[in-house]
Amino acid sequence: MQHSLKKLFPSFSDDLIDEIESNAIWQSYKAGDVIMRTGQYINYTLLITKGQVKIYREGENGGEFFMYYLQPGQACAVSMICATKSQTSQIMAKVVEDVELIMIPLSLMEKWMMQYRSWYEFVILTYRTRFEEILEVVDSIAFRAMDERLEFYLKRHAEACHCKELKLSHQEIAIELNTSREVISRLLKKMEQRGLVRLHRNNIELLT
Amino acid sequence: MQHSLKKLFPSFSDDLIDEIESNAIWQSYKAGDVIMRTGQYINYTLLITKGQVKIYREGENGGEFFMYYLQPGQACAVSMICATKSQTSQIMAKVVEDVELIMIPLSLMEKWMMQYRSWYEFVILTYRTRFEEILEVVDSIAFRAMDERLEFYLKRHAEACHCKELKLSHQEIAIELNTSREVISRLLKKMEQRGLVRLHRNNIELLT
DNA sequence: CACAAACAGTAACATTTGTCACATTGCGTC
DNA sequence: GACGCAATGTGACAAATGTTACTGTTTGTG
Repeated sequence: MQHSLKKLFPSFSDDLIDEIESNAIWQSYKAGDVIMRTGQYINYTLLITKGQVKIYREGENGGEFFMYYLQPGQACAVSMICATKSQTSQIMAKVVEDVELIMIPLSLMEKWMMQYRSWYEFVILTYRTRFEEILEVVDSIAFRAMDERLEFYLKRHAEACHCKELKLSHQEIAIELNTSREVISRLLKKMEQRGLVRLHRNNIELLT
Repeated sequence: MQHSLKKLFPSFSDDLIDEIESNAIWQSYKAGDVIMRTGQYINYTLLITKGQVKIYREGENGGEFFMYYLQPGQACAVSMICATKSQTSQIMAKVVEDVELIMIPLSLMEKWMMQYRSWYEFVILTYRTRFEEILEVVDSIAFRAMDERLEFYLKRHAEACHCKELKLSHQEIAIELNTSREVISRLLKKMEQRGLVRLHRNNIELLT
């Protein structure tokens, strides 16, 4: 297992990896599971080792606004921030593809910050990456109209699955962009006419 | 000066305050100055000791989307994150009210993280607070229409200046919400009719 | 096969927001 | 007071987005 950890987290020093090995709690989840809910108390930092997780911001009226993907080799920044003071989560994390992850208890998280430079740097890098990602999300909703937001959304999904065939229904996309299915259908149709995509049932093929 | 630092940053331990005293660089800025620009390299973490700073996200076409206020006793989370790796800023910081601040060089920032628990906790708290604040901003643009966003905006400004008289022109508000002046005028008029505000020239009086 | 359920297309219309044009008001300066 | 300028008001219209209602299509299931 150490081998795969070293592969997933190449920046970690060997002694840190040993420590993770001997202390961490492994957990697995199935596609569709909700790992973290808005308002839930967080006592662990999560490191993803396998699968895909999507992070959402929940609206008062049941909206589920998509923010970013969590991938193997990454940590949940929100879990880090919350775990530091054992506070509640402001986001919702849903499993898209069966997940395996490591749970690091709050006490170790703090200890390692002082003890392992590679852990410290990993934590800071995680903060930075997520901060930037959220700023990009802000850009997309603050400055751009729905057509561009849709393109941005599709692009990010293609990056996450490393493929050009997105298995998404118009309805799903609509929910994650907080709009209605009809709007998405309309815009996708236009994209098809512009030659950017080809539309199939439950499947959007990117041509760019 | 130590006395005022202790007041502004009550969580800091005495030895940390001594260290700040002896190492930090003091700097002051005038209203209207831009402290930090998008794309600029950051080598210092900033602690505000006096005045008010507004943080914006800049759009490609010159938009200046308002995100949050930075107040005395607070640190710029973005400067922390960037300073850690001496990377570029993704935000713009503009002085609203003459500012005095302390600049902490990158090297000290890291050293203190290991050395002073109260610094470590302050940094983590800063991350957390800003993360939450940005998430609220995402909420407001993702889930809410312009009328509610305007109310949210006015509320935050009133909190920042601790008063009910906002010295803002409709044009300024429009820029910071990335919309047009006419829209803001229209919505403010409606708010006035609903008895939420009273409108004067360059001055919006909150009645709630 | 029959049926239900999810998915997708589309037209018509309502609402919100953005844009343009121009009028009006308040305020400082000469 | 006359003038100039920035701030604001407002109506008309355009464009984007949201809503409603209905159609047809695909898929899975009994």
